[in-house]
Amino acid sequence: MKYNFSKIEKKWQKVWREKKIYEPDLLRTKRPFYNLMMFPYPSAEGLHVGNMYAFTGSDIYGRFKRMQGYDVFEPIGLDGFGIHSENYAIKIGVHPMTQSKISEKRFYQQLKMIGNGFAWDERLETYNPNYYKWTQWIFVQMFKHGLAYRKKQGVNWCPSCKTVLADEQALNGKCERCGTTIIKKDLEQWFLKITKYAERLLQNLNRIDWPEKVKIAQKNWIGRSEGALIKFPIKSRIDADKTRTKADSVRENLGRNQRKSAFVEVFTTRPDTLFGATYLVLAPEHPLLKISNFQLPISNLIENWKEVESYIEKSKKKTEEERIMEGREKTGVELKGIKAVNPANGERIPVWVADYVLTDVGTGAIMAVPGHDGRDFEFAKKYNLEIKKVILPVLTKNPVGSAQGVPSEVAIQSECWVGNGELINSGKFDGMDSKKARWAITEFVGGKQKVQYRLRDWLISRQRYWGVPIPVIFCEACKKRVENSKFEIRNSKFSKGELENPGWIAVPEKDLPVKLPFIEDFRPKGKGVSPLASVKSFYEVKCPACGTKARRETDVSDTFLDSAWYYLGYLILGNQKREIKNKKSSFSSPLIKKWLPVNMYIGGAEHAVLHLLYVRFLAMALHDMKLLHFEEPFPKFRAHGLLISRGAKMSKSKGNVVNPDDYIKKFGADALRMYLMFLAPLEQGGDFQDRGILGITRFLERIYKFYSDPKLRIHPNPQKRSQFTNIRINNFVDSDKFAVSDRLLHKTIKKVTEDIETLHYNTAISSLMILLKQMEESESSLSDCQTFLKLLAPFAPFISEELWHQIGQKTSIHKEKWPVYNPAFMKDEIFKLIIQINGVYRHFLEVPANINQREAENLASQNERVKNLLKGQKIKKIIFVPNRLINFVVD
RNA sequence: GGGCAGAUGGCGAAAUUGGCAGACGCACUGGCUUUAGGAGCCAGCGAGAGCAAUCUCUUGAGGGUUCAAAUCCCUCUCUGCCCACCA
Repeated sequence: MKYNFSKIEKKWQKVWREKKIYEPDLLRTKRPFYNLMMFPYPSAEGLHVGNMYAFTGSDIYGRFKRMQGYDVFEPIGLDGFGIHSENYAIKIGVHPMTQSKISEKRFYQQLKMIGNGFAWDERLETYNPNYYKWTQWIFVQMFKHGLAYRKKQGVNWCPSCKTVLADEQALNGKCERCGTTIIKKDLEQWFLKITKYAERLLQNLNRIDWPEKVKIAQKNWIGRSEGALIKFPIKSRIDADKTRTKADSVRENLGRNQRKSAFVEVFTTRPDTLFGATYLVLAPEHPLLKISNFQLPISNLIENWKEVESYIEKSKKKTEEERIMEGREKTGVELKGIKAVNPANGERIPVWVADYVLTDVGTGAIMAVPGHDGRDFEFAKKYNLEIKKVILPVLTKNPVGSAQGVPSEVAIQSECWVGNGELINSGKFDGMDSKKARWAITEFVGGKQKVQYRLRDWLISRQRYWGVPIPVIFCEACKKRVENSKFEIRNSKFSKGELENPGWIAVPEKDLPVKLPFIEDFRPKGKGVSPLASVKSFYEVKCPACGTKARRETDVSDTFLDSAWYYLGYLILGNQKREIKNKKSSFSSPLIKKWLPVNMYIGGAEHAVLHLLYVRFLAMALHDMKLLHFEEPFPKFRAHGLLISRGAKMSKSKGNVVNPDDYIKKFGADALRMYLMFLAPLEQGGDFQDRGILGITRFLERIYKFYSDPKLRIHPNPQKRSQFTNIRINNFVDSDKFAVSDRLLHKTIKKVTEDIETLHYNTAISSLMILLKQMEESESSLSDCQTFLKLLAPFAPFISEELWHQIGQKTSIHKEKWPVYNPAFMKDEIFKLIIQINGVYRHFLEVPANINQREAENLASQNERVKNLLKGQKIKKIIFVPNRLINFVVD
């Protein structure tokens, strides 16, 4: 009989689906286990082998848990909204709504072939109105609780995708999607207040079981730094010398209060170097430099205003990329006519504008300490500014010592020491340790301690078509009403979000979803508005609050908002019967309580700072609204490695994308699954080289041959089968001579069990290969044969199910109990004692287990070979490691 | 520039966590089988010396700790991923 995988695989796909063996009764199950993997976005090319790699990795774990007695829920869906899908639709000239249906069909077809235990009835697609109704509902909750707000800001704009991007999607000044250079554009956009959760997002990392590298990536992204806010008063020339200038007369006309409040505040993590601050630098976008600034009419005060203004204009026009491409070559212009006062020593120091200082970092202004900061040092050298040393590196007495923070000779001699040390040239703080000095100096100059985060608020507006319409409406009448009611908020019927964003009214929950209309011309226009802005029937609405004419928001939301809650989606929709009318209660439904948080989440590490941060943020926010009972949705997460092909990441441009279909057709899903898992540990990734798949094919064919070999006396007539099986049992169960050694069998059970738990599927498979070889060479009891199939089942679900039935079983192997190893069989009676001389392997002896050192010494020294080796040598010392080795140390 | 991984035969990798380096598989070589191709079976397979038993060398480079290092420590080189003028 030949192993006809395509027939077998088709057959079981059908049976499993009909019997719904992977569809737990979500309400009634006793031991829920939510096995989640990142859902795919249905890319143009269909499922590629990298997806399959990830899915299989997750599925094996799920199947293992199912066999361990859990009711495993392994859902699947499509993340089909978003720019990626839309761009593809544009490219091939098909409407995204039409294309999504085509992709969906293709994806699900492929996903059915790969042998995963998906709960098909619960599948979801983010572009279905019944799904995005909830995406909108969540946005409305965020809005009402003041976590969504509108702000005008210079944002990342991709001229090719014609939309704004989140910080996380702007890589090296280029669009993450298409690689186009990003430009800055001032637009009013919706933001979600993720920064409010910065500290908690950081702290909670300590109590979730995630790979360290993903935690570190999030930590760095959140970027907590402790420092101080310090004010530097600004003085015009008149304060420095007595010659009156035109600027001075202007300045004198300012009121007293205004004059007092003229200062620049900087954020620094190194207030201990304050005495070394020899100039200030403002970002080009700094508010002080705005002509409209009421505090200081800067254009009148600054003598070289023209030059300054042109510098500001020039740097604003620069793209992100240009700023980076210029490398470390810093430019800047001094603001002549004004000086700042160093609050530590009263010195007047120049003020510069330079674009190496960024607006959105800290306060957008820095105190420059060229003596102890590399960037300031470089700048000061170029423009001949004063460099002052205020920290003396402390030398330890032990020059070889390389303990952390101890400077090397090289570092001390270099002109810019950025480490800690002892203060000098710092007045009364001389001699103080720089770490201590941080707070002391901050206090001395009346500064404030401040914790700062790198994390920015999440910009969710997209000026595109293929996404979730942001469910808000702008009403002029309500705007006035809100602005007037500000003083009597108590009586106001407006929510927090409506008060904070005057005129913006949330779409009432009963009106959700705001459906994305089908429009012919869905292409982005590039004028900073979505294509929906030209659809009158869409945006012309009545205000839900007051009934007057109002305008609907026409931007759609970032697709990451869709994926930030999909794990909840599987439990509240999917199976339509469960859809709950009362929206408020749905997130705290019994299903949510029962199944969440997710037990095991597997996905790509590339989402470390996008999806995985947003999802945590959203859960926390919903938790605080008392809508969820947990704040960390994924207590356990594992990242699979990257599957590469021909040494490079799979990509269309390189032409090395591998489609799994051909391989499934040629070798079967079982073979492809096992091959992918055999490459390397899941968390490491691997290089797809198809020639290796033959090894697995051979293995599967040998298994098939072994189980259908007539020598095993499995009768061809199904009715007789059990009888003959019994004969098999009687024949082999007590003939130890021929049986597979219990030791090997139980060792394999242990190995496979532990390897699946740690996702080391490659070594689990190799141990199964070893066991099969032993089985082929001896004869095995039926129960041994069953055990082997069970161990194989998570990896190769089809062939194991087929053979399970061929040896007379009636129920699915995937519902069978996972074998448990018996430690009694693991004990060795005899072991190989390694004999070393001076740590070098020389010989081995087979000796009884658990012998002590004396016995081992005796046995070893009686051995002829060992005697010879030790002849004439003086034994200095003997090292004995029980059940392992004995080492004779000689001169 | 910073962070995180990693470097082991011709290739993917394994190594009980400090104890026989190279399990398992691919590729390759020889033999058997086959009309042939494919497939299968048996044997070999890190390098060097030897008929052989056996010996020497070998885990990116160099040093150290230890009876014993792929594994721990230090210095360096290279590769991949992530972040990047973050004050």
